[in-house]
Amino acid sequence: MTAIFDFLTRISPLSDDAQRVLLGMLREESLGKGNYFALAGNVETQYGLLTAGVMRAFYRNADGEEYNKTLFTPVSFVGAYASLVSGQPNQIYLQALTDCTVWTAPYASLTSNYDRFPDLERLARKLAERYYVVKEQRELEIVMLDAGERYQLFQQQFPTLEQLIPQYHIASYLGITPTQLSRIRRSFARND
Amino acid sequence: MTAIFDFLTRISPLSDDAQRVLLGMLREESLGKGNYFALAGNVETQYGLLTAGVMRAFYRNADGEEYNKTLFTPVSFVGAYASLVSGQPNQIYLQALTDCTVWTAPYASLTSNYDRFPDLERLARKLAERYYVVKEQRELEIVMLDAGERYQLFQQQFPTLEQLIPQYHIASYLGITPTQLSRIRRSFARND
DNA sequence: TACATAGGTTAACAAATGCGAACCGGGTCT
DNA sequence: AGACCCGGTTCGCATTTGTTAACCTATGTA
Repeated sequence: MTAIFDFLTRISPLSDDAQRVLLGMLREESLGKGNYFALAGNVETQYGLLTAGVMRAFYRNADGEEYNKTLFTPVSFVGAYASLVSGQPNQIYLQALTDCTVWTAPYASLTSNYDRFPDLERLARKLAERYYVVKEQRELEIVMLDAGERYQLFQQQFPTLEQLIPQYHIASYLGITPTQLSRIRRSFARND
Repeated sequence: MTAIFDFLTRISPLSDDAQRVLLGMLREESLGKGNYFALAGNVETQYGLLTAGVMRAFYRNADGEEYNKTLFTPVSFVGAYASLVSGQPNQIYLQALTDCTVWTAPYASLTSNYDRFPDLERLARKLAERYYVVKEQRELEIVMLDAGERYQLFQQQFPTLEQLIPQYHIASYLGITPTQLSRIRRSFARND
Protein backbone atom coordinates (compact mmCIF):
# COMPACT_ATOMS: atom_id res chain seq x y z
CA MET A 1 0.00 0.00 0.00
CA THR A 2 2.70 2.48 0.95
CA ALA A 3 4.63 1.09 -2.00
CA ILE A 4 1.87 2.43 -4.22
CA PHE A 5 2.10 5.97 -2.91
CA ASP A 6 5.88 5.82 -2.97
CA PHE A 7 5.57 4.88 -6.61
CA LEU A 8 3.06 7.62 -7.35
CA THR A 9 4.62 10.51 -5.46
CA ARG A 10 7.99 9.74 -7.01
CA ILE A 11 6.36 10.60 -10.33
CA SER A 12 4.60 13.72 -9.08
CA PRO A 13 3.86 14.96 -5.56
CA LEU A 14 0.31 14.56 -4.27
CA SER A 15 -1.38 16.61 -1.56
CA ASP A 16 -2.71 14.73 1.45
CA ASP A 17 -6.23 15.40 0.26
CA ALA A 18 -5.52 13.98 -3.14
CA GLN A 19 -3.89 10.93 -1.57
CA ARG A 20 -6.92 10.40 0.65
CA VAL A 21 -9.29 10.59 -2.30
CA LEU A 22 -7.15 8.23 -4.31
CA LEU A 23 -6.94 5.82 -1.44
CA GLY A 24 -10.73 5.80 -1.21
CA MET A 25 -10.99 4.60 -4.80
CA LEU A 26 -8.57 1.71 -4.56
CA ARG A 27 -9.63 -1.84 -3.90
CA GLU A 28 -7.32 -4.81 -3.50
CA GLU A 29 -7.87 -7.72 -5.86
CA SER A 30 -6.27 -11.09 -6.29
CA LEU A 31 -5.82 -12.24 -9.85
CA GLY A 32 -5.00 -15.92 -10.23
CA LYS A 33 -2.43 -17.12 -12.73
CA GLY A 34 -3.89 -17.15 -16.22
CA ASN A 35 -6.80 -14.86 -15.39
CA TYR A 36 -7.49 -11.68 -17.27
CA PHE A 37 -7.57 -8.12 -16.02
CA ALA A 38 -8.77 -6.70 -19.34
CA LEU A 39 -10.17 -8.11 -22.57
CA ALA A 40 -10.12 -6.84 -26.13
CA GLY A 41 -13.43 -5.61 -27.50
CA ASN A 42 -14.69 -4.00 -24.32
CA VAL A 43 -14.41 -0.33 -23.50
CA GLU A 44 -12.43 -0.78 -20.33
CA THR A 45 -13.23 1.22 -17.19
CA GLN A 46 -10.75 -0.03 -14.58
CA TYR A 47 -7.11 0.69 -14.16
CA GLY A 48 -4.86 -0.93 -11.61
CA LEU A 49 -1.58 -0.96 -9.80
CA LEU A 50 0.27 -4.24 -9.77
CA THR A 51 1.86 -4.83 -6.36
CA ALA A 52 2.71 -8.54 -6.64
CA GLY A 53 3.18 -11.00 -9.49
CA VAL A 54 3.88 -10.77 -13.22
CA MET A 55 1.44 -9.73 -15.94
CA ARG A 56 1.55 -9.35 -19.68
CA ALA A 57 -0.22 -7.03 -22.10
CA PHE A 58 -0.68 -8.65 -25.46
CA TYR A 59 -2.34 -8.12 -28.80
CA ARG A 60 -4.03 -10.90 -30.73
CA ASN A 61 -4.82 -10.55 -34.42
CA ALA A 62 -7.58 -12.15 -36.46
CA ASP A 63 -5.45 -15.25 -37.11
CA GLY A 64 -4.94 -15.74 -33.38
CA GLU A 65 -1.27 -14.70 -33.50
CA GLU A 66 -0.21 -13.00 -30.30
CA TYR A 67 2.36 -10.34 -29.52
CA ASN A 68 3.42 -9.58 -25.96
CA LYS A 69 3.49 -5.82 -25.96
CA THR A 70 4.56 -5.33 -22.36
CA LEU A 71 5.61 -7.38 -19.34
CA PHE A 72 4.75 -5.95 -15.94
CA THR A 73 6.50 -6.42 -12.62
CA PRO A 74 5.63 -4.57 -9.36
CA VAL A 75 5.03 -1.72 -8.92
CA SER A 76 3.51 -0.88 -12.32
CA PHE A 77 0.38 0.64 -13.63
CA VAL A 78 -1.66 -1.94 -15.43
CA GLY A 79 -4.70 -1.21 -17.51
CA ALA A 80 -5.99 -0.89 -21.01
CA TYR A 81 -4.47 2.55 -21.07
CA ALA A 82 -5.17 3.42 -24.69
CA SER A 83 -8.79 2.40 -24.31
CA LEU A 84 -9.19 4.29 -21.03
CA VAL A 85 -7.81 7.58 -22.31
CA SER A 86 -9.38 7.40 -25.77
CA GLY A 87 -12.72 5.84 -24.89
CA GLN A 88 -12.27 3.50 -27.87
CA PRO A 89 -12.75 -0.27 -27.63
CA ASN A 90 -9.80 -2.01 -26.11
CA GLN A 91 -7.38 -3.91 -28.34
CA ILE A 92 -5.11 -5.27 -25.64
CA TYR A 93 -5.49 -8.27 -23.35
CA LEU A 94 -4.07 -8.07 -19.84
CA GLN A 95 -3.34 -11.39 -18.22
CA ALA A 96 -1.71 -12.61 -15.01
CA LEU A 97 1.31 -14.83 -15.74
CA THR A 98 1.64 -15.67 -12.05
CA ASP A 99 -0.74 -15.13 -9.16
CA CYS A 100 -1.05 -11.37 -8.86
CA THR A 101 -2.21 -8.66 -6.49
CA VAL A 102 -3.71 -5.62 -8.17
CA TRP A 103 -5.15 -2.50 -6.57
CA THR A 104 -7.90 -1.32 -8.88
CA ALA A 105 -10.04 1.75 -9.27
CA PRO A 106 -12.51 3.08 -11.84
CA TYR A 107 -10.68 5.30 -14.29
CA ALA A 108 -13.63 7.71 -14.27
CA SER A 109 -13.15 8.25 -10.53
CA LEU A 110 -9.68 9.44 -11.33
CA THR A 111 -10.54 11.79 -14.18
CA SER A 112 -13.53 13.24 -12.36
CA ASN A 113 -11.16 14.50 -9.68
CA TYR A 114 -8.83 16.37 -12.04
CA ASP A 115 -10.79 19.62 -11.62
CA ARG A 116 -10.69 19.41 -7.83
CA PHE A 117 -7.09 18.22 -7.60
CA PRO A 118 -4.78 19.72 -10.22
CA ASP A 119 -1.95 17.72 -8.66
CA LEU A 120 -3.82 14.58 -9.66
CA GLU A 121 -4.12 15.77 -13.22
CA ARG A 122 -0.44 16.69 -13.13
CA LEU A 123 0.35 13.14 -12.09
CA ALA A 124 -1.76 11.89 -14.99
CA ARG A 125 0.09 14.20 -17.37
CA LYS A 126 3.52 13.09 -16.20
CA LEU A 127 2.42 9.51 -16.36
CA ALA A 128 1.22 9.89 -19.93
CA GLU A 129 4.47 11.59 -20.86
CA ARG A 130 6.46 8.75 -19.32
CA TYR A 131 4.34 6.21 -21.08
CA TYR A 132 5.15 7.94 -24.33
CA VAL A 133 8.87 8.05 -23.66
CA VAL A 134 8.93 4.35 -22.82
CA LYS A 135 6.93 3.47 -25.93
CA GLU A 136 9.20 5.52 -28.16
CA GLN A 137 12.23 3.76 -26.70
CA ARG A 138 10.60 0.40 -27.29
CA GLU A 139 9.84 1.34 -30.89
CA LEU A 140 13.48 2.21 -31.47
CA GLU A 141 14.61 -1.07 -29.93
CA ILE A 142 12.25 -3.08 -32.09
CA VAL A 143 13.33 -1.39 -35.29
CA MET A 144 17.03 -0.76 -34.73
CA LEU A 145 18.13 -3.84 -32.80
CA ASP A 146 18.27 -7.43 -33.98
CA ALA A 147 16.57 -10.15 -31.97
CA GLY A 148 19.76 -11.14 -30.14
CA GLU A 149 20.35 -7.61 -28.93
CA ARG A 150 16.73 -7.31 -27.87
CA TYR A 151 17.10 -10.54 -25.91
CA GLN A 152 20.13 -9.20 -24.04
CA LEU A 153 18.24 -6.01 -23.30
CA PHE A 154 15.34 -8.05 -21.97
CA GLN A 155 17.72 -9.89 -19.67
CA GLN A 156 19.01 -6.59 -18.31
CA GLN A 157 15.58 -5.05 -17.88
CA PHE A 158 13.95 -8.12 -16.34
CA PRO A 159 16.75 -10.04 -14.62
CA THR A 160 14.35 -12.30 -12.71
CA LEU A 161 11.76 -12.96 -15.37
CA GLU A 162 13.62 -15.47 -17.52
CA GLN A 163 13.15 -18.16 -14.86
CA LEU A 164 9.63 -17.08 -13.92
CA ILE A 165 7.73 -17.23 -17.18
CA PRO A 166 7.83 -19.59 -20.19
CA GLN A 167 10.27 -18.96 -23.01
CA TYR A 168 7.46 -18.56 -25.52
CA HIS A 169 6.22 -15.51 -23.68
CA ILE A 170 9.69 -14.02 -23.85
CA ALA A 171 9.94 -14.87 -27.54
CA SER A 172 6.63 -13.14 -28.17
CA TYR A 173 7.84 -10.10 -26.25
CA LEU A 174 10.93 -10.05 -28.48
CA GLY A 175 8.81 -10.36 -31.62
CA ILE A 176 10.23 -13.75 -32.65
CA THR A 177 9.19 -17.40 -32.50
CA PRO A 178 10.23 -19.74 -29.69
CA THR A 179 12.30 -21.58 -32.28
CA GLN A 180 14.30 -18.49 -33.07
CA LEU A 181 14.76 -17.60 -29.40
CA SER A 182 16.10 -21.08 -28.81
CA ARG A 183 18.63 -20.58 -31.62
CA ILE A 184 19.68 -17.24 -30.14
CA ARG A 185 20.12 -18.75 -26.69
CA ARG A 186 22.22 -21.54 -28.12
CA SER A 187 24.46 -19.14 -30.02
CA PHE A 188 25.04 -17.09 -26.86
CA ALA A 189 25.70 -20.22 -24.79
CA ARG A 190 28.48 -21.17 -27.19
CA ASN A 191 30.21 -17.82 -27.45
CA ASP A 192 29.94 -16.30 -23.99
CA MET B 1 -2.60 30.92 -37.21
CA THR B 2 -6.28 30.21 -36.65
CA ALA B 3 -5.52 26.73 -37.92
CA ILE B 4 -3.26 26.28 -34.92
CA PHE B 5 -5.91 27.19 -32.39
CA ASP B 6 -8.48 25.11 -34.24
CA PHE B 7 -6.07 22.22 -33.93
CA LEU B 8 -5.40 22.86 -30.24
CA THR B 9 -8.92 23.55 -29.02
CA ARG B 10 -10.17 20.49 -30.82
CA ILE B 11 -7.92 18.53 -28.46
CA SER B 12 -8.91 20.46 -25.34
CA PRO B 13 -10.69 23.79 -24.89
CA LEU B 14 -8.58 26.80 -23.93
CA SER B 15 -9.71 29.94 -22.14
CA ASP B 16 -9.19 33.24 -23.92
CA ASP B 17 -6.47 34.10 -21.41
CA ALA B 18 -4.62 30.88 -22.03
CA GLN B 19 -4.91 31.41 -25.78
CA ARG B 20 -3.50 34.92 -25.44
CA VAL B 21 -0.55 33.69 -23.40
CA LEU B 22 0.10 30.89 -25.84
CA LEU B 23 -0.09 33.29 -28.75
CA GLY B 24 2.52 35.47 -27.08
CA MET B 25 5.00 32.62 -27.01
CA LEU B 26 4.70 31.58 -30.64
CA ARG B 27 7.03 32.82 -33.33
CA GLU B 28 6.76 31.97 -37.02
CA GLU B 29 9.81 30.35 -38.61
CA SER B 30 10.66 29.22 -42.10
CA LEU B 31 12.61 26.01 -42.35
CA GLY B 32 14.14 25.35 -45.75
CA LYS B 33 14.10 21.87 -47.28
CA GLY B 34 16.80 19.72 -45.71
CA ASN B 35 17.26 21.91 -42.64
CA TYR B 36 16.94 20.59 -39.13
CA PHE B 37 14.53 21.60 -36.40
CA ALA B 38 16.18 19.42 -33.76
CA LEU B 39 19.41 17.48 -33.47
CA ALA B 40 20.36 14.40 -31.46
CA GLY B 41 22.68 14.98 -28.52
CA ASN B 42 21.23 18.31 -27.41
CA VAL B 43 18.70 18.73 -24.67
CA GLU B 44 16.07 20.39 -26.79
CA THR B 45 14.11 23.40 -25.57
CA GLN B 46 11.81 24.33 -28.46
CA TYR B 47 8.65 22.72 -29.64
CA GLY B 48 6.75 23.71 -32.73
CA LEU B 49 3.58 23.50 -34.74
CA LEU B 50 4.01 22.61 -38.38
CA THR B 51 1.62 24.65 -40.51
CA ALA B 52 3.10 24.05 -43.97
CA GLY B 53 5.40 21.47 -45.52
CA VAL B 54 6.51 17.95 -44.66
CA MET B 55 8.96 16.93 -41.95
CA ARG B 56 10.41 13.69 -40.68
CA ALA B 57 11.56 12.53 -37.26
CA PHE B 58 14.32 9.97 -37.52
CA TYR B 59 16.75 8.01 -35.41
CA ARG B 60 20.33 7.35 -36.49
CA ASN B 61 22.40 4.64 -34.82
CA ALA B 62 26.17 4.43 -34.36
CA ASP B 63 26.59 2.83 -37.80
CA GLY B 64 24.77 5.72 -39.45
CA GLU B 65 21.68 3.65 -40.23
CA GLU B 66 18.53 5.74 -40.13
CA TYR B 67 14.93 4.95 -39.28
CA ASN B 68 12.15 7.38 -40.06
CA LYS B 69 10.10 7.24 -36.91
CA THR B 70 7.40 9.72 -37.95
CA LEU B 71 6.33 11.73 -40.97
CA PHE B 72 4.62 15.05 -40.26
CA THR B 73 2.07 16.93 -42.34
CA PRO B 74 0.20 20.09 -41.24
CA VAL B 75 -1.10 20.72 -38.65
CA SER B 76 1.12 18.64 -36.36
CA PHE B 77 3.13 19.17 -33.26
CA VAL B 78 6.79 18.79 -34.04
CA GLY B 79 9.52 18.65 -31.48
CA ALA B 80 11.88 16.35 -29.68
CA TYR B 81 9.00 15.41 -27.45
CA ALA B 82 10.71 12.70 -25.41
CA SER B 83 13.65 15.00 -24.72
CA LEU B 84 11.41 17.91 -23.80
CA VAL B 85 9.28 16.03 -21.31
CA SER B 86 12.08 13.95 -19.81
CA GLY B 87 14.88 16.50 -19.84
CA GLN B 88 17.16 13.80 -21.24
CA PRO B 89 19.43 14.35 -24.26
CA ASN B 90 17.55 14.13 -27.51
CA GLN B 91 17.87 10.99 -29.65
CA ILE B 92 15.74 12.09 -32.56
CA TYR B 93 16.54 14.31 -35.54
CA LEU B 94 13.80 16.52 -36.96
CA GLN B 95 14.28 17.58 -40.54
CA ALA B 96 12.29 19.45 -43.17
CA LEU B 97 11.67 17.29 -46.25
CA THR B 98 10.16 20.24 -48.11
CA ASP B 99 10.19 23.95 -47.32
CA CYS B 100 8.29 24.27 -44.06
CA THR B 101 6.58 26.82 -41.85
CA VAL B 102 6.81 26.13 -38.14
CA TRP B 103 5.44 28.16 -35.25
CA THR B 104 7.83 27.66 -32.38
CA ALA B 105 7.90 28.39 -28.67
CA PRO B 106 10.15 27.50 -25.73
CA TYR B 107 8.81 24.40 -24.04
CA ALA B 108 9.61 25.93 -20.64
CA SER B 109 7.25 28.82 -21.39
CA LEU B 110 4.53 26.28 -21.80
CA THR B 111 5.20 24.25 -18.65
CA SER B 112 5.71 27.35 -16.50
CA ASN B 113 2.11 28.32 -17.24
CA TYR B 114 0.56 25.05 -16.12
CA ASP B 115 0.02 26.37 -12.58
CA ARG B 116 -1.70 29.50 -13.79
CA PHE B 117 -3.71 27.81 -16.52
CA PRO B 118 -4.94 24.33 -15.64
CA ASP B 119 -6.60 24.20 -19.05
CA LEU B 120 -3.14 24.42 -20.58
CA GLU B 121 -1.90 21.53 -18.49
CA ARG B 122 -5.04 19.62 -19.43
CA LEU B 123 -4.20 20.19 -23.07
CA ALA B 124 -0.70 18.89 -22.39
CA ARG B 125 -2.14 15.84 -20.66
CA LYS B 126 -4.51 15.03 -23.49
CA LEU B 127 -1.76 15.57 -25.98
CA ALA B 128 0.55 13.17 -24.16
CA GLU B 129 -2.24 10.62 -23.97
CA ARG B 130 -2.85 10.95 -27.70
CA TYR B 131 0.83 10.63 -28.41
CA TYR B 132 0.83 7.41 -26.45
CA VAL B 133 -2.18 6.01 -28.26
CA VAL B 134 -0.64 6.77 -31.65
CA LYS B 135 2.67 5.22 -30.64
CA GLU B 136 1.01 2.08 -29.35
CA GLN B 137 -0.88 1.77 -32.62
CA ARG B 138 2.35 2.19 -34.56
CA GLU B 139 4.06 -0.46 -32.46
CA LEU B 140 1.28 -2.92 -33.24
CA GLU B 141 1.51 -2.13 -36.94
CA ILE B 142 5.26 -2.66 -36.98
CA VAL B 143 5.08 -5.97 -35.19
CA MET B 144 1.86 -7.50 -36.50
CA LEU B 145 1.82 -6.40 -40.16
CA ASP B 146 4.18 -7.41 -42.93
CA ALA B 147 5.89 -4.75 -45.00
CA GLY B 148 3.31 -4.86 -47.79
CA GLU B 149 0.46 -4.23 -45.38
CA ARG B 150 2.39 -1.40 -43.73
CA TYR B 151 2.91 0.13 -47.17
CA GLN B 152 -0.82 0.07 -47.91
CA LEU B 153 -1.51 1.60 -44.54
CA PHE B 154 1.00 4.33 -45.30
CA GLN B 155 -0.79 5.07 -48.56
CA GLN B 156 -4.08 5.44 -46.70
CA GLN B 157 -2.65 7.59 -43.94
CA PHE B 158 -0.58 9.85 -46.20
CA PRO B 159 -2.36 9.86 -49.57
CA THR B 160 -0.34 12.80 -50.89
CA LEU B 161 3.10 11.96 -49.55
CA GLU B 162 4.08 9.22 -51.96
CA GLN B 163 4.58 11.79 -54.73
CA LEU B 164 6.10 14.44 -52.47
CA ILE B 165 9.05 12.69 -50.88
CA PRO B 166 11.63 10.17 -52.13
CA GLN B 167 10.87 6.46 -51.96
CA TYR B 168 13.81 5.81 -49.68
CA HIS B 169 12.24 7.97 -47.00
CA ILE B 170 9.07 5.93 -47.27
CA ALA B 171 11.06 2.70 -47.14
CA SER B 172 12.79 3.90 -44.00
CA TYR B 173 9.43 4.78 -42.48
CA LEU B 174 8.25 1.25 -43.25
CA GLY B 175 11.38 -0.27 -41.75
CA ILE B 176 12.65 -1.81 -45.00
CA THR B 177 15.22 -1.04 -47.68
CA PRO B 178 14.40 0.84 -50.89
CA THR B 179 15.09 -2.42 -52.70
CA GLN B 180 12.39 -4.22 -50.79
CA LEU B 181 9.91 -1.36 -51.20
CA SER B 182 10.52 -1.52 -54.93
CA ARG B 183 9.73 -5.23 -54.92
CA ILE B 184 6.55 -4.62 -52.94
CA ARG B 185 5.42 -1.89 -55.31
CA ARG B 186 6.05 -4.14 -58.29
CA SER B 187 4.09 -7.01 -56.77
CA PHE B 188 1.12 -4.72 -56.11
CA ALA B 189 1.33 -3.23 -59.61
CA ARG B 190 0.95 -6.72 -61.07
CA ASN B 191 -1.92 -7.93 -58.90
CA ASP B 192 -4.15 -4.88 -58.41
C1' DT C 1 4.17 -47.58 -12.81
C1' DA C 2 2.48 -45.99 -17.07
C1' DC C 3 0.64 -42.45 -19.56
C1' DA C 4 -0.36 -37.73 -21.00
C1' DT C 5 0.92 -33.06 -21.34
C1' DA C 6 3.62 -28.92 -21.61
C1' DG C 7 7.72 -26.59 -22.63
C1' DG C 8 12.05 -26.46 -24.83
C1' DT C 9 15.31 -27.82 -28.49
C1' DT C 10 16.64 -29.25 -32.94
C1' DA C 11 16.58 -30.23 -37.95
C1' DA C 12 15.12 -29.47 -42.77
C1' DC C 13 13.06 -26.55 -45.69
C1' DA C 14 10.65 -22.23 -47.25
C1' DA C 15 9.81 -17.30 -47.29
C1' DA C 16 11.10 -12.61 -46.53
C1' DT C 17 14.42 -9.35 -46.63
C1' DG C 18 19.14 -7.36 -46.89
C1' DC C 19 23.25 -6.41 -49.68
C1' DG C 20 26.11 -5.24 -53.50
C1' DA C 21 26.23 -4.12 -58.10
C1' DA C 22 24.50 -3.00 -62.44
C1' DC C 23 21.40 -0.43 -65.11
C1' DC C 24 18.33 3.29 -66.49
C1' DG C 25 15.66 7.47 -67.03
C1' DG C 26 15.01 12.28 -65.96
C1' DG C 27 17.06 16.47 -64.46
C1' DT C 28 20.73 19.86 -64.46
C1' DC C 29 24.91 22.11 -65.42
C1' DT C 30 28.51 23.48 -68.59
C1' DA D 1 25.05 17.90 -77.16
C1' DG D 2 27.64 15.79 -73.57
C1' DA D 3 28.70 14.71 -68.93
C1' DC D 4 27.13 14.28 -64.81
C1' DC D 5 24.02 12.97 -60.66
C1' DC D 6 20.14 11.29 -58.23
C1' DG D 7 16.55 8.25 -57.43
C1' DG D 8 14.39 4.13 -58.61
C1' DT D 9 14.47 -0.61 -60.29
C1' DT D 10 16.29 -5.07 -60.95
C1' DC D 11 19.35 -9.13 -60.47
C1' DG D 12 21.91 -12.71 -57.96
C1' DC D 13 23.20 -14.17 -53.76
C1' DA D 14 23.51 -14.33 -48.56
C1' DT D 15 21.29 -14.00 -44.16
C1' DT D 16 17.68 -14.09 -41.01
C1' DT D 17 13.65 -15.82 -39.53
C1' DG D 18 9.36 -18.54 -39.93
C1' DT D 19 7.20 -23.19 -40.49
C1' DT D 20 6.52 -27.82 -39.65
C1' DA D 21 7.56 -31.71 -37.41
C1' DA D 22 10.18 -34.67 -34.60
C1' DC D 23 12.16 -35.48 -30.25
C1' DC D 24 13.33 -35.01 -25.28
C1' DT D 25 12.63 -34.05 -20.55
C1' DA D 26 10.18 -32.85 -16.51
C1' DT D 27 5.92 -32.86 -14.34
C1' DG D 28 1.48 -34.20 -13.17
C1' DT D 29 -2.12 -37.77 -13.10
C1' DA D 30 -4.75 -42.01 -13.61
